[in-house]
Amino acid sequence: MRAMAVVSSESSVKGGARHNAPSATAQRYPTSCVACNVRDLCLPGGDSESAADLMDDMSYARRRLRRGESLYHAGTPFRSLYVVRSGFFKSFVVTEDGSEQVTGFQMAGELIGFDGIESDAHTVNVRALEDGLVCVIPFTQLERMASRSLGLQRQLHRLMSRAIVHNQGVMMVLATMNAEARVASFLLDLSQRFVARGYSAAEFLLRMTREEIGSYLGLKLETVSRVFSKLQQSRLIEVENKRISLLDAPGLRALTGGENRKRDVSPPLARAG
Amino acid sequence: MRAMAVVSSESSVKGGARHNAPSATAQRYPTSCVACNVRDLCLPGGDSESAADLMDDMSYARRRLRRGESLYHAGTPFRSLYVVRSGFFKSFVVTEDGSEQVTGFQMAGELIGFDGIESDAHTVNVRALEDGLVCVIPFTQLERMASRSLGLQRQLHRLMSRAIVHNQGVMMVLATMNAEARVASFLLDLSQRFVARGYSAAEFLLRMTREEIGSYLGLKLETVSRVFSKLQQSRLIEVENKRISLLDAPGLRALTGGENRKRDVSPPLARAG
DNA sequence: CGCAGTTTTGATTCATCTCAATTTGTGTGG
DNA sequence: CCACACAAATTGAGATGAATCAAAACTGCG
Repeated sequence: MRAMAVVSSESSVKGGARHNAPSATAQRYPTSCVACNVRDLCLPGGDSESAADLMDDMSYARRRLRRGESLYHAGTPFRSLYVVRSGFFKSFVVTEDGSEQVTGFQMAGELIGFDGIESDAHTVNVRALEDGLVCVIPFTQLERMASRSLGLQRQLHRLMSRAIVHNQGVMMVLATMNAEARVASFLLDLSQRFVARGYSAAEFLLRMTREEIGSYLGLKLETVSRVFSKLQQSRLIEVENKRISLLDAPGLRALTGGENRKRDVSPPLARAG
Repeated sequence: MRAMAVVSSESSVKGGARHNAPSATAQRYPTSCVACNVRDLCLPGGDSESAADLMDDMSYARRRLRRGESLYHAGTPFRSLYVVRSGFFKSFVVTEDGSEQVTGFQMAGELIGFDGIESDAHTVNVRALEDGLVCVIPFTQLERMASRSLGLQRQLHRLMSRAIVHNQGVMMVLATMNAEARVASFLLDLSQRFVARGYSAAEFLLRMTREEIGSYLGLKLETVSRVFSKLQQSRLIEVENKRISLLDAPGLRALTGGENRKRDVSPPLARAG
């Protein structure tokens, strides 16, 4: 029942490292998990053909979003997970006083929607920061398939675990690092995720504003801007508005770890736990 | 195959709200999920008898830990999830400079181990803050059972989702709140979790040190202590070393929300998203 | 081409960290 | 049971990194 790989003009994600270009405007919908270019990062996984076949049997829908459009809101009944095919998203909650608090950024291949499973309703809002496309995966259907394929079930659990581990990493960043280190690890995290998608590790576009970065990192936008300037002066990065070049990734890494913990320098004799 | 509810002296968790007493020293191992007193919060869930039956069929092991003992370390191969039967645990990572960063506290009925699924190895350390008992749930076995029971599978997903949502909540706390608000929401979170277990919402013992609280909240222990003192002066709580009484929970709640965001007071006209 | 949103940069303020001293609590051995 | 040592908690005084307030420069869009 599953469609064979009809050629799509969706910009290929695999292949040589390139600058991440704005998403093409003239795209056809992708066709099959088997042929999907973000499949390795998605639910079917890279290893097993059968999981991809199974997913295709679901014949799930795609949904196209324009920049600024919402995928769902806090309170929206939970029915589906979403896989980002293309585009860039942010998740956020709106506090009582009406201000947005960014909880994450999502790019191609990443799953969105885990926040809704527990209470059958989403707890965060998700909005497209640029035009994009998502695969819609009805959750009960997914669970039925997962019970038929241990591989698919495991992949789902891996991805949820990854979300947990990633969030723990963010908690660490927020709890232990000063402004400079937070921004540095943010840039390294983005870089790493771009690499995993075949983009350049050293050069990319920030799809979000300084304010959104600051919100995510628990900093004010002015502070983010200042840190960018300082990192540039230290020749660690090059900033030109939304364009970022990492000139010295090891240098950035050093900022996040050895030093620049919240102004509490290492004890005389570090010992492993 | 499953054992019937042999009476255990494990202190009953359900029932009237009581002060959370130190865990009894003379306990027998619990016997069956069907009869378990933390079952509602655990994998079998409260609703379905069948899930509890299934879990019992697993005849999983229990493991007793003394205060200070480790359940697992970062790097330990991932094989099982653990359900806290009794006791109080902390999870933490050890940074390169040898200092501990607390990532969470776990109490009865809560699952531990999700951090290990993604990479087949645990990423955090877990240690008992008091004597305790955990159920050991071999993960591949659990997955096999989950594929036979959609209810069990869903409950597993709910619990993972809950972990994700809870961590997002912590991220929010760290990113947006000042010291006072962080401590207040920490106390309210603990209180709520104690209530869910049948303990008193208003009075409980802190099983962790000020330093561990501070680590978790991204504060120094002195700051935690100062906030405790201040909240006490404001008649919101009463502190006597490890013993905490919440005198005015709504007052605490008010601290976490309406005000006391990181010194950025609400905009003129708050509007809902 | 102008206007709104975004970003940068500067001057000042303030919350939290740091350093330090003291008190209190806890477990151990005589 | 007491004394001792050590860990944990409290409190104060001063230092500092990030927030705040403010203004100017830049970007992009209609």
